[in-house]
Amino acid sequence: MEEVVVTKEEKEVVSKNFIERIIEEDLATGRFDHVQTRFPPEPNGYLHIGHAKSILLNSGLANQYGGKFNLRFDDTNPTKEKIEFVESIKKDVAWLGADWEDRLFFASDYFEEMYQCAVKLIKKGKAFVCDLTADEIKEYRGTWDEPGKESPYRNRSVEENLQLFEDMRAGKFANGEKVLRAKIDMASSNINMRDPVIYRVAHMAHHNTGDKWCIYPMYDFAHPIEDAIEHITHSICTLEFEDHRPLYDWVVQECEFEMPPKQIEFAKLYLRNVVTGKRYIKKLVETGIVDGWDDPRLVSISGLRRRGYTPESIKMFVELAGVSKSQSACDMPMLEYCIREDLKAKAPRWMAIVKPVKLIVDNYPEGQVEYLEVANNPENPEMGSRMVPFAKELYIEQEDFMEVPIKKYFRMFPGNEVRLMGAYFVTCTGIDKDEEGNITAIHCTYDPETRGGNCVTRKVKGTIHWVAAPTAIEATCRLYENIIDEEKGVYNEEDGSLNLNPNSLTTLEDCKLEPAFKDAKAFDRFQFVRNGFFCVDCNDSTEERLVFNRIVSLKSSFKMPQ
RNA sequence: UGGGCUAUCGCCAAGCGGUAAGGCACAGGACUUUGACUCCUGCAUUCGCUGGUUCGAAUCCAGCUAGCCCAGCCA
Repeated sequence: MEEVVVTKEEKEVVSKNFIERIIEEDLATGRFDHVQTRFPPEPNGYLHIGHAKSILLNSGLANQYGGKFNLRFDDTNPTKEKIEFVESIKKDVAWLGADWEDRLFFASDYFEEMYQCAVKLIKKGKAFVCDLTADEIKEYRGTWDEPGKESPYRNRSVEENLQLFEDMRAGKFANGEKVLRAKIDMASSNINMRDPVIYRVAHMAHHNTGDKWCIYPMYDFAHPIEDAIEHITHSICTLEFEDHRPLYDWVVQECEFEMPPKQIEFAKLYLRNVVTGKRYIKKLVETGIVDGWDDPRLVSISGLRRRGYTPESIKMFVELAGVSKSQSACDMPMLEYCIREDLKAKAPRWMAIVKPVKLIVDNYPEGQVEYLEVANNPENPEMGSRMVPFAKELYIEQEDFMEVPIKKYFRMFPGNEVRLMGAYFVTCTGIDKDEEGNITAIHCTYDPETRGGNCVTRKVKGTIHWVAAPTAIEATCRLYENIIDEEKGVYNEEDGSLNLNPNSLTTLEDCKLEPAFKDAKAFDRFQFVRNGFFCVDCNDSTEERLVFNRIVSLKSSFKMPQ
């Protein structure tokens, strides 16, 4: 018998996530004849990395199965929503590459259909107008281990319910005076099924419908209808809605939609030690610790964009994290791996010195400036090269010099020879100090034979970065650290206290940049984010990402002792 | 306390009755004009626990245990 050999690669390709399995089965059994997905955010805040998973998952699945993807704003509660958020969400979704084409929808555009669905339920005896107060409804609802009690208004006649519901719409009742409830089962072990409220009165202008409505449908009633109207096949949402699925199914069934959509739940994507809570971020914004929802230290989509993350890197991260139903949180290094992976071949790598110390090449001619050709990206020759000026006086990173080297240190120290990247081999000959003993300059000699950093006769262990002093661009950069939420108590939800030391988050550094930086589109907003690998404050239109060479080496296996 | 869901390496995650993929992280080594990158090597005799069925169980059954979600006129 012949053995069937399955290679590792083949095995990997075969692997599908549970949602793909469901979709394929639905297609195979004829449950659906197409695939239609959607991303349905409520416009009540900014999108963060967690939303990216939902966006990319939904649009990716549609793409994968030849279906369509819709962007729909689930704007059924005007008390929380703002037009400002719909704009930022549209921008972020588009930036991530999820294409809704001409299918941009608003749940509020379906208010009339929803109203008709409610009327239908009333006519079927499946819904009733209830006069109980919010507190009473809560009381009647029962608890986890005791069944609820039926509302005294539960058995109103269809005619009365129809009239009352019409009056609700006509604005004859004040907020909270009456609600429309689905008539299901007050004894259900699933509390969502205990005659849930499906319409409430809210006399408030809506960002899309203005004053046209004063009654608004609840999520549990509206969402399935929105999906059904758009012929959504797979309504993919997060785990906390699992308990709502029976109600979702009840609504599409009682409203008699054909080919009703199917709700599928997956686990949210969390990142460890980062802050995503709206209240926490709001606090950071209010206290001025961050300069907005798009601060590069945040993991909002706009923050990541400004920090230099690419849509491709976020997509890679989401795919790497996978889709499952187990609650999980990924480590930040996984996200960082993705941006390094994406940028390493497509971003130019220029030299910059963040904490400069002067390096004087004693045997280099005074006043001479020569231009050396340096590859923009050694891993990608297509990125070309640039001419970098070299002179007698240079700046190097303070960290690249040790007066008394620790063991296995192979950067610059007295007597040691290192390579200035793309330039020459230099040997450290001495240092200048001020009265207080601080190093003011380092002296060295260069070997003209090693121009371009090439030498066949000997090798050096260390290669360091440099910037020529006469042509250096002086800049003050902001060095950012991730805002982490490592220990409990950094933000106390209860009393709202925030125990962050602002100084630990951002530092201002006097940096020296090579002239190439003048060409950077984002130069006017120049900032560095230390954690990771790249470091430009990319504004929204910046397609270009720069890799700051020094940051590359910060991702180093070499650990400086204490 | 009732219901729903989940449990495979430090972190994600495949696996779907035939004898534990892969990635991140980490640790060694090679290479190197970025201590990066790249390349090798190592990293679960075991799948929350306990029993059962079976020639064979992470996969099936039973019983436990732990974690997450649910009692908005929020989504």
